[in-house]
Amino acid sequence: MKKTQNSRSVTAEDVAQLAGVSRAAVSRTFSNNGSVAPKTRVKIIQAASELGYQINFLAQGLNRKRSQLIGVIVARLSDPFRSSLLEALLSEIQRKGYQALVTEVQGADELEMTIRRFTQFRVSGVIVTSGQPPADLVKECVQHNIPVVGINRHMDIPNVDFVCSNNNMAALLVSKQFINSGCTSVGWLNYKGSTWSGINRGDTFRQVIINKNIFNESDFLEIITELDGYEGGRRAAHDYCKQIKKVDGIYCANAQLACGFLDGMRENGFDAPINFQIIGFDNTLQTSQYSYRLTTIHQDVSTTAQRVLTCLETRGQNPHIIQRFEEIPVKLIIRNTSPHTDNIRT
Amino acid sequence: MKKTQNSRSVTAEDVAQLAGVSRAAVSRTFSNNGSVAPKTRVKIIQAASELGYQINFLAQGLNRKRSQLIGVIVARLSDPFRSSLLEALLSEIQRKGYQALVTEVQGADELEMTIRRFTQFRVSGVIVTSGQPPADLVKECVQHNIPVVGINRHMDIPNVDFVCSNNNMAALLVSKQFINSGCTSVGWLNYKGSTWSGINRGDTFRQVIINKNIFNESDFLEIITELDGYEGGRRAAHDYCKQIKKVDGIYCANAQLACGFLDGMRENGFDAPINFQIIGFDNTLQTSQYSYRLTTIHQDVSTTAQRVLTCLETRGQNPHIIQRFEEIPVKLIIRNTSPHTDNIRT
DNA sequence: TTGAAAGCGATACCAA
DNA sequence: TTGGTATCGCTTTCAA
Repeated sequence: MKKTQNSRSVTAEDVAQLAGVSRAAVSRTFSNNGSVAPKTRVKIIQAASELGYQINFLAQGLNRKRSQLIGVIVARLSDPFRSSLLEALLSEIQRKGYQALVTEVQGADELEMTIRRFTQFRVSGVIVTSGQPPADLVKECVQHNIPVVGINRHMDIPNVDFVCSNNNMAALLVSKQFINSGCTSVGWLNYKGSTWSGINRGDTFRQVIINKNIFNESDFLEIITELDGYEGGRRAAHDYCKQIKKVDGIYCANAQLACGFLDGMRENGFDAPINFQIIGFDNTLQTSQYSYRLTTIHQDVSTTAQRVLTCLETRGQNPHIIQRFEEIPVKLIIRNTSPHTDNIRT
Repeated sequence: MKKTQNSRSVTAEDVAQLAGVSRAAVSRTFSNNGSVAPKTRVKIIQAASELGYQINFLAQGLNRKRSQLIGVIVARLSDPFRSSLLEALLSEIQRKGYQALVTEVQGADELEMTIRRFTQFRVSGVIVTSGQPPADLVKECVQHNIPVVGINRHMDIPNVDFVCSNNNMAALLVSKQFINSGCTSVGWLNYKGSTWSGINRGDTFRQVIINKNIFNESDFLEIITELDGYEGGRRAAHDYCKQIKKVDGIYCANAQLACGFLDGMRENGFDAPINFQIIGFDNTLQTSQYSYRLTTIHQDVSTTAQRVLTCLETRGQNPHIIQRFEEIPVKLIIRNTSPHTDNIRT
């Protein structure tokens, strides 16, 4: 480990000199591109490790017009599901040899700024887990040949792929579970200004329940809270307790709402599964804990992440393939807030 | 918005041409560096927006030998505290105009790879929230003049700063609370192979409790679980219930352990604050929920994040300042698992 | 298989 | 205040 100078970093040129070859050869060995004789290859590798050479990714990316960066747009990581999704994405991104650039956004305008910045880093792809990518921005990405994929959302933007948990399958599983366990009326809990997937989960549930004539309109209750999250669910429960119309089973758009609703009911002296049934979404760690043991739909974040990366890579190679909408199967995890029937148990 | 070519991106040269100036002038206007006449400045800005020009950060970073990237090393984001810390860091990083590069690591060797990769992107700083930076790697960072700062840990590595919640203050607050509420024996719950801060919290607590002769050694119980997290805490409670030695108040290294322990006790028919008291650490959202309402030490993630960025920036300007160890004040949030005394309430 | 050389796109120094 | 130019470090033809 010797240094030519103190603060100058080791370049391919330095390695080339020590190995007695041209810097082109060095580039070839490290990028596994052109051909290089086994013997010189060894010499170069040796020289490189002696000097502690490492590729400058900025220079590499500049030249290739593409970095090994992947931009990830997230929001509200305080929601355990969202952080577990990010965790899965990170692990997949790293496994494939990329490096994640992550940005948390609040509003739609920030999303725009962010995507723009991603393109300035010449990322190999953009993953959107929050908000909807503005059509014209996506166009910019396409111009730079940067693939974009959205998770748990779906819009008709050409050239953008979407990977989404199968909400229809979830609705089917949930309604089946409610029916099998004797419910004669059901409810849907979501918050005002919900995400695309929240709304979609509600729509598919309603479709299954009402359009298929399983229940009447009057046996279906829709609760839309002002607030999101635990507190939203909790308040919804307090309001619910004050009103007359009650239902046997409640399906919630996400885990936070479900836990909050359950706790709110408990504060009023009601509990599941004694007084009602409740099924959540997400299957976050928290929902499995003793104090909740929530029956819930499980989203498979790791296959979601894998599919996302696959979409990114395939579209990276061929930008003109048609838009894809991949649905990831979900599972129903039956715990304590809904009785065991013939469904899968955990 | 016109395009000279279809897929080539707009460069400073293009802008210069359209504005009828040199590309040096363009660079000056956008990097706010050298001087440029107001009139030409306007011309350039106009030309730039007409073409949709955006700086190529790869080229910029290559030239400046420094990107506006900041590397963040995280682990186990499934722990709500860790994800809230990341959230705070992201928000601060973005607020200061940087862009976060985040990597999740499992073991020490991955940490090494990761830091190395960060340097290859010529990051402006590295934030370590997990694991301890190997000394020789840090040396590499120093050579590249990349500042490194660790959160909630402390080692004696020259040139690396640390920002940490004030564990001593926490121990003081907790012991005071236990004493004021009549405890005559106390316990400490942590897991085997805990992080630096976990161990440090235990040590300071023991020091306050025993070394200051508040309690005898025999009135102090140390519970070290095999597993971390909720499940670790839960099992610890089950074991605890089987043993004879009992204590009045239990202080936990983190929120997950605390919730698990509390639930485990409940499974055995005991609850706080009736049968015992319990105080957690972290103040994650979950601990505030109705099912837990855990009395807990609150860590201030946002000032932590601010301090971290400050450390990064100051050391970026002057790499030779002495090592800093900043302690962030904590608060005791009294909820339900420990009675209200004269302390602050929430 | 190898090396020379022309970029990639921006910055910064220096002379005008 | 400006523009010319060397430079940052790597990749990639193109000849040899």
